[in-house]
Amino acid sequence: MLVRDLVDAHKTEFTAAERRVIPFLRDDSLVIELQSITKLASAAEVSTPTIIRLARKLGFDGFPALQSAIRAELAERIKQPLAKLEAQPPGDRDDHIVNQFAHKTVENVNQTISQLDFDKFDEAAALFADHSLSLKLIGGRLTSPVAEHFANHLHIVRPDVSVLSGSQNSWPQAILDMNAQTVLILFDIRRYERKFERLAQLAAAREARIVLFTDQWGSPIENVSDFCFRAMVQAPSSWDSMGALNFLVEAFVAQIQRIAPEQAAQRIAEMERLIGDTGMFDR
Amino acid sequence: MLVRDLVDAHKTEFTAAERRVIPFLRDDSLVIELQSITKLASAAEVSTPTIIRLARKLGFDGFPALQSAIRAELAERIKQPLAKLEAQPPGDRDDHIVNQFAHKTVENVNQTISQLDFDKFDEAAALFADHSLSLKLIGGRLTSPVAEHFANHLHIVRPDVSVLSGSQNSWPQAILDMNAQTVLILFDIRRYERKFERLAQLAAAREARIVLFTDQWGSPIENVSDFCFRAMVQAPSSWDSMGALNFLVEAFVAQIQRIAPEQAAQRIAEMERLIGDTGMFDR
DNA sequence: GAATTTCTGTAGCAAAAATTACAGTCATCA
DNA sequence: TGATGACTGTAATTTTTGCTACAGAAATTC
Repeated sequence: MLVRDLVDAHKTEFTAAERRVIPFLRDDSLVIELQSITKLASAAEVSTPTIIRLARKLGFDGFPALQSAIRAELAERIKQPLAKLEAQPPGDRDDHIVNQFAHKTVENVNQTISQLDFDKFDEAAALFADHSLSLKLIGGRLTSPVAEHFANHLHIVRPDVSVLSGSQNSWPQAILDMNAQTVLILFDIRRYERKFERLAQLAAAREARIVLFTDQWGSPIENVSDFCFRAMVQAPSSWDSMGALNFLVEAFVAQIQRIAPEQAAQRIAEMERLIGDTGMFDR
Repeated sequence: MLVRDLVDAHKTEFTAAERRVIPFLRDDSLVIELQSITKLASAAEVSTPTIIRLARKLGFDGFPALQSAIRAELAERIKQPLAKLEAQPPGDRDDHIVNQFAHKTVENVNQTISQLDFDKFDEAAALFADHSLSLKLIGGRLTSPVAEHFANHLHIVRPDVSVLSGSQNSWPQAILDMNAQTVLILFDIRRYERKFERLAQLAAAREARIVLFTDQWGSPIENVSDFCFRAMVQAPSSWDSMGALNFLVEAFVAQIQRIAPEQAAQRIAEMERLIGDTGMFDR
């Protein structure tokens, strides 16, 4: 019986700390590098006794027994004909949709970066990091989760972030409030949404800054936007992948945090305190 | 420089006893099993000082240094990332946050796949593709956009998909409607949300199937879930990246579409018709 | 064949790893 | 609100490892 199977068999018995160790037992490359219980403990961010308790739960005598069991398995697999050093369990499927999708995702990120203007990126990040500005985000049918994701994270590091509703009813008021201190962040990939074009025009007329996230083909809004970032969205399925868009958004948040680390850290700490200490929010 | 090459470079300097040790350094499967200098010594039928002298001859500080060098090489070889990021043209701001983030994102996807159980993936996809089941999704503070993204796409290819509200007010009714034909899809990364644990337990009591998407550490819900998929969420910033989670979700949708292509295609065509022809929805 | 050099293992010691016992923390339940 | 029980880390203890010093063995040279 393989250690991996032992883990599966006992998975209901693990405690929180023990669960943190599991990935290190499953990933071959990690197994090799972690020679001692001490190293494993610090890598998994638990104490050494926790690991011993886990080993016992799996039926081993102690850590060395667990370790050599894992090593023996790995050695056995590697012994097999050189054909596949890749230690995947039997039936490693190169053609599985997951693998195909992974390749495409990485390619998308690659191409997105190669098209990216780093200076514009930094400029836009500075805009997002400016607390005197008010950020308004909106996304389309497929992109609204990305917009919300961005808004979530922006809101962690800075104030005055809001998501415009997808329904047009609330737009008039929102547009009314726009001025030179407003940054409108639009996500628009194909089928580009006409209504966003109108929204962008109205916002531009009120001197709001407009930042557009779009796909490789470029939304018509590009013409009225101050910044435009294009992400590759190809996927081996009949619609588009948000992977690269998501990537861009997260990179922006990281950059914003980098611009003003102490400010962001303080805000995060305060938020943690609110969530943790007060116990007010879902605990 | 690889240990193997070091050995070749020094091969004229070895003594008889030292030569007996060499095979154990070259054979991968032997390397793995030999954890301590003592074991290696007795396997090669030499004494421990001989091994230390050999290690020094090769330029290492002592046995542990030699050992970890060999391990690092082996780990590197076994890793064999599925997809690699293209090398940026030199001098092209390698240290820019975007590039750092890209590397981490790709690593996350690779590691997520290496831990993924493809059979479980296929099984879960079949569950999602089953139109006789009702899918209910919910995500936490950071993951709710991912949940919504998944719901969006699921809804494109199949009926009966809904997102549970984040506020607990609406849960009682939702739980009441759960039965063996319900699939509850939970997104829970750390700080794991206690309320989700309770929700999962109640759902399980009503015989709903539970599919969990979590991070590398594993949410406590793992214990009550029928399927559990872990994504790596490390990012070069003070919070986590949803990149790999997003990737998993999109791969699932692609697989679902693959299971029943004509069904999905028909649904998509019909939806396109609604959006396009009627001009009823925001154009 | 004796002296010298080189090689190799034994024994003891210091350092680190593995283990145990215990105590603090946290959540749960009456 | 306080008692109970489960979980997890700290600190002390035991075991193992890695290393040094030294001495016996083998080979080489004169």
